[in-house]
Amino acid sequence: MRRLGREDYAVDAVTAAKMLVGAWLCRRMDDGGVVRRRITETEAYCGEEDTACHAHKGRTARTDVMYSAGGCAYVYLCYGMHEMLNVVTGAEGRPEAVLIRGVEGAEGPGRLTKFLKIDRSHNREDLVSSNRLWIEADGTKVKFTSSPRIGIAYASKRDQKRKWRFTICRKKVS
DNA sequence: AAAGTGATCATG
DNA sequence: ATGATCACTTTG
Repeated sequence: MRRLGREDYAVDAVTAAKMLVGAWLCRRMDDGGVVRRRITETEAYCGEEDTACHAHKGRTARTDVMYSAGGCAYVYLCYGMHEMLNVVTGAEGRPEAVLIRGVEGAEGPGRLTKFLKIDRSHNREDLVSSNRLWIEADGTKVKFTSSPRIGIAYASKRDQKRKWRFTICRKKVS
């Protein structure tokens, strides 16, 4: 098990999204116990030119964090009730991020944050140095499938078609 | 199928 | 200040 470092996050969001499928999302709970779950699904959001990306409309109070160097968390509230966890990637000044859409046992972007008690207090948390939220990788490669991103009807047709959603292949049950 | 919920951003 | 919109989940 190796904790991901700054250089691991210094890649474009699509590359990072593929790398993060099968990696371990780690959370130290308030009672001190560490919960580790394998990431099962991710989505890439790639810069101001990606009309599905929150940074599409430029840098604002909310999207500011996406412009920082890769490795920190971007957490925001959706529909007034769901906290969404993203991992910022790429170079400083380039707004890219990977939405974590599910971990084993808590599939769904709103479900995993609820399960791991991740909320907006984790916004801007540095996953490289934080002792309450980080990501680890074992050496193993996992298979995954690519498909269009979810819930982005507001984006251009072209961006809706991009297959920037990555889902781990379910282990075959013999 | 549709409600529920509140931050956020563009408009005035 | 007001209003539309939303990287969703649950319930019927």
